[in-house]
Amino acid sequence: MQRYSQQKRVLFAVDCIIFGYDGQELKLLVIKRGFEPEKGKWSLVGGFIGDNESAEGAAMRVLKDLTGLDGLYMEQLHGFTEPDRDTVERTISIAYFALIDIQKYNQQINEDYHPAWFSINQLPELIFDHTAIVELAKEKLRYKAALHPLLFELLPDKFTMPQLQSLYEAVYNTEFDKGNFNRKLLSTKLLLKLKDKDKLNSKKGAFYYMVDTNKYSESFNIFLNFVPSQNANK
Amino acid sequence: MQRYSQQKRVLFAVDCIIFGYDGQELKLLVIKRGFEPEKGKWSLVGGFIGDNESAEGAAMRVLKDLTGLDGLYMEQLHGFTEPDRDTVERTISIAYFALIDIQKYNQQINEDYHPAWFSINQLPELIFDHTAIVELAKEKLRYKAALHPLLFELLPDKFTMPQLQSLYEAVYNTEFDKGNFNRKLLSTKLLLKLKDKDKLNSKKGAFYYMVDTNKYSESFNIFLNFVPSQNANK
DNA sequence: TCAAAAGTGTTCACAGTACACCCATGC
DNA sequence: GCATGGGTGTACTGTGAACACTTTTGA
Repeated sequence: MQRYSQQKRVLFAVDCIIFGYDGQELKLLVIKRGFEPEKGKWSLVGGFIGDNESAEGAAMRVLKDLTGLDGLYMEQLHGFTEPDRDTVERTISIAYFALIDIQKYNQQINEDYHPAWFSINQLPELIFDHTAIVELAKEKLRYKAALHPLLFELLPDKFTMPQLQSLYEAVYNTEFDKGNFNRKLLSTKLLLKLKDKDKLNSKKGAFYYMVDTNKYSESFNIFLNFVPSQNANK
Repeated sequence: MQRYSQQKRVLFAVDCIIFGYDGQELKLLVIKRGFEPEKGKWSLVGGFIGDNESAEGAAMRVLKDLTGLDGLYMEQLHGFTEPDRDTVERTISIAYFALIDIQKYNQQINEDYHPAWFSINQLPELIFDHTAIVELAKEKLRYKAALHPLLFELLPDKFTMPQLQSLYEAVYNTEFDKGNFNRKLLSTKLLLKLKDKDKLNSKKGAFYYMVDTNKYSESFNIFLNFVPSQNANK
């Protein structure tokens, strides 16, 4: 191991991959970059880390700045460190992905950044290595959402089973049997059935559900069936 | 997003969490830190990143330096970025975890670092936030090994089913039924049965197996049963 | 011949799947 | 009343778990 060294200056940034769902497609929020180089091109939202904040803190700050929203679901994705990934000066970036309710977002949006939603299947060209970052984020989202109850974060507080099913179908680009889907999701005991129905999308109407936040954290691993024994260490 | 800025200097390092298995217990390789501060205390192996290398590159270099081994299983764990995690100067670290065959290691070891193996259940005090890093690495290893054929990397090229089972039992701190364990592992089609037996650990002897490297990469997700449909996007 | 560990066979319960069917409502 | 989408019932299949049983060999 080297001593504390005369390391050449390395800038340290964060980037956020922000997913949303509009009822049809999985979407990604990007902004028009406001400074050189690559000014005017599409880019992930990001920022340099402050002297007294962690990367998590910086990512939350950046997210709040753009969306106006606090307390979003967010997790560290990966650190990107190739020496030449930024064309100006060496910059490493830790990427975070976030899930937001697109409706809530639309009420709070910060237009200064010229943000736009793109379908995950039709992304524009992004600067630097951001396209690769987004690819990794898509993979991780699919991976993780198959094992944990995550996708709720993309929906409004109240949602119907058909809505939830459409979301899963969009994320996995496949179709599910509604009966089996219902039972599987209900078997998690994570959903609270409400009294009222959404009547917009069908004549019969579909009951609203909401996530039982009491059970949410303790059931985060509920989709898992890892190791046979109960006393497996999670 | 800020402009390219006069960010205060941030050092950029990597740390490696190196797991091994001695036939009994899961072990962690640590070194005696060779410079101030905290000189002489136990620490993860690490190093500062070079001007022209990525974090992956730095981690591989550090691993090679210590173990003499190339091509180890290694993956990025997490970036640790708390402003005060290093007491001297702000240093962010991207942690990598690696799996090595403890026998191969013992032939190549670089004693300059004063390395030592500790049982994962009886770790000494580590510098800075390294204890927390190791905790996260343990969790991730358990998580990932439950879903992917990973733990083979901790064994010699030739191993027996009972050895493999013991390894899983050590990692998950539980016991498995040997019949079910055998069938489950064989059902992956990932193992090649060899003609010779290990006669050291039993009278009857246990057949050696080795990983079918042709199938290994394509079957990396074989433990998964994510999404019902075949056309689910992985 | 007996003990010890490797390895196989068998049963059972249950979860996942496919698909038929019933329900509520607007037109 | 009928088309539409929501929701339930059910039969079938395969997997995982438990555990009894057979095999091999050294002492």
